[in-house]
Amino acid sequence: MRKKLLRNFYVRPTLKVAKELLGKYIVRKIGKRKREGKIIETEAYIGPQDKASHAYGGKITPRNKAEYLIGGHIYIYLVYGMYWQLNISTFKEGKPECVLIRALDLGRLADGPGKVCRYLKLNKSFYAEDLTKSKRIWLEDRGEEISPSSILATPRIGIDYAGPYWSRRKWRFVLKS
DNA sequence: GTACAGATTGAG
DNA sequence: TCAATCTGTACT
Repeated sequence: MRKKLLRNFYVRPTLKVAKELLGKYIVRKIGKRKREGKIIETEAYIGPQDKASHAYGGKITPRNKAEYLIGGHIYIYLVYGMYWQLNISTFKEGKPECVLIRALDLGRLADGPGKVCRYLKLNKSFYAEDLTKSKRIWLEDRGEEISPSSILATPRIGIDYAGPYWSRRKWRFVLKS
């Protein structure tokens, strides 16, 4: 069973999408070759109230504007001057909510958000790409059942600057192996 | 215009 | 433990 994820999957509350992305496959077509992997770690960012979000306070910049797109678009940006971070916009148009893809089930090849993008060869050219329409990247449901008991919820990584309230929200989701 | 820190990673 | 190095923001 291979079913491409469509708009109705992404246009839902972000925490729900972040959890359900676990166990889904991301497929990246590079020429005639494909690179793909199962998503095993995600994080939810829910602006404008979320102090850890780039859209905190309703802020809009050239970098973060893709966060405001309707669910199913790619929000990709560079951190620390060298690592791309793959996010998927969620919920409705105008709502700056997204899910960060932190790891794929590929061992050390993709065990961090920067490495996911390096493996999938993603960069600024994918900015605002529509995952429901793109011919070079999309997500698939391959019928793998994920039980709630196999999902671990933990605080998000690397956002201590957002203060204890937001950095302690358990909005990071990991698929137990 | 300058200064500074960040949703990270890999080397020492 | 620390440096790499682009982008946005808060200053002068």
